[in-house]
Amino acid sequence: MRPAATPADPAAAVVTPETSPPGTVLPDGGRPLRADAARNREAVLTAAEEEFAARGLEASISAIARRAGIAKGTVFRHFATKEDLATAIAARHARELTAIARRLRGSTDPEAALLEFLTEAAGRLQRRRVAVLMTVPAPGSELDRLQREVHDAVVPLVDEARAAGVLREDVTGTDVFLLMCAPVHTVDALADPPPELWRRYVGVVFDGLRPAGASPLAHPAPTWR
Amino acid sequence: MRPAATPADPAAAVVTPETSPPGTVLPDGGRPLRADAARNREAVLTAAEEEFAARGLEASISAIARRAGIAKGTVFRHFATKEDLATAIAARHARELTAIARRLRGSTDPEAALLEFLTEAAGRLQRRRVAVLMTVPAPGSELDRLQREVHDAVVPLVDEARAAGVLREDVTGTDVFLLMCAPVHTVDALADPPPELWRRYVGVVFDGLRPAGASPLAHPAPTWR
DNA sequence: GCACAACATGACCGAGCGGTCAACTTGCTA
DNA sequence: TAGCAAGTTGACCGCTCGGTCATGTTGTGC
Repeated sequence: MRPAATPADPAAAVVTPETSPPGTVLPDGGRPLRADAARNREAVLTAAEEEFAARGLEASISAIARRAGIAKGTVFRHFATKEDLATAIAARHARELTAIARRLRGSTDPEAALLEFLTEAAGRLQRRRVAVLMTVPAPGSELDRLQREVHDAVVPLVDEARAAGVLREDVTGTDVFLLMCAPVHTVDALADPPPELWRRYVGVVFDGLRPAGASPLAHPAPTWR
Repeated sequence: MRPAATPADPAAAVVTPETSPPGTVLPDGGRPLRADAARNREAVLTAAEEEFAARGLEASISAIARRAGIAKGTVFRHFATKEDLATAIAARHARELTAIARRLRGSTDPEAALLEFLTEAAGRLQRRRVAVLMTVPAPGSELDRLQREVHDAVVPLVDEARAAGVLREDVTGTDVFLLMCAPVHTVDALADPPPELWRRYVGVVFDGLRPAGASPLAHPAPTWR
């Protein structure tokens, strides 16, 4: 029989993260990974990102393993379930968006800042096609928390733009958060879209958020979760 | 052995459509269906629409059959493959959109007409969640033709609105066709969206299409297929 | 350089899928 | 109302999937 604490279940391992050297890969607060394991873990994440991008959530673990050049079992050693793997990728994406939003906060040009955020978000979404992975997560889950983090980082950006008079009065941070993915989805209906076409629809959506020519909206703003 | 011409392969059946009484169900130009078969066919379509709406393209034929109250084999009698079934539903949707666009053409109020089209399209999309089924079809396929039909019906609507000065100069029919689904996708990121929230984003997108406050778009307009 | 925990491997499992078909039932026509 | 083509059925097939695990391999601390 195997030891009770398998690495795929990090919660079961007793860990002292402070003792590990800085810069070491610590998967979710676990002990540092062995060198080969760290390499493989990264290979799985990269392969999965590509495979999910190409085939959506139906991408198979076998195909991901093949692309990463390792055996299927190894994938499951690092990510207990397929869902865990998808979550890890979506989480990485969410963390990036949060960082971008926080960096742009307090800009002297709130209009440019908001536009840059929308552009960065759509661009990443386009490149990684991670949209499918951003579906509504289980309440209280890690991804749920990370999505809220993105949302909460967007709100001040929107507030600043509105205060500066470059954004319509009736639009909220939640609106912008939701509209973030629209330009990429828009392009998806095309068989072979020009790789930068999404920028066009970022423009259209952004113009729809401007005060000039804004007509009253038919429905009150939603609240986040 | 079975007779060579199975109903699931209508092309193999010799047919004289003119001889059948009007109003009879004629699946793709075949002979009229028996009463029970016509009932079942409709039940399959309804069940599939609901099941695809709930679970997307991964909805299983078994589940659809169960929901329709018939055996799995019967589903395959009416639709040779799962893809055929999905196509039939998407085709129904496309035909409706084409009809709406054609009806609204030549309106005395092109602005209201365009808004009504966008609202109708988004509303249907929201109710039937048929968006997943509208993915890029095989070139030359029936669905490809029907999508082009919708597209071509939208173009004059957009041209009229532009000519009336209620639409920005740099927006094309293809743009509007692509943006049609955006409001529904926008709402999808919410766990439990208010059922009419999509109307809010129809408003935002439509305002983005107005001439007032329009800024130059970053990318040239796409062409359709 | 040894010893052992950590890690990698791939054959294997049960479940569920899309799709088939021989046997049975039923609506329609003459 | 008899006869039969049209329609229905559900057991069955081959296949792929996510996930497991006994066995073999390897990086690492001493």
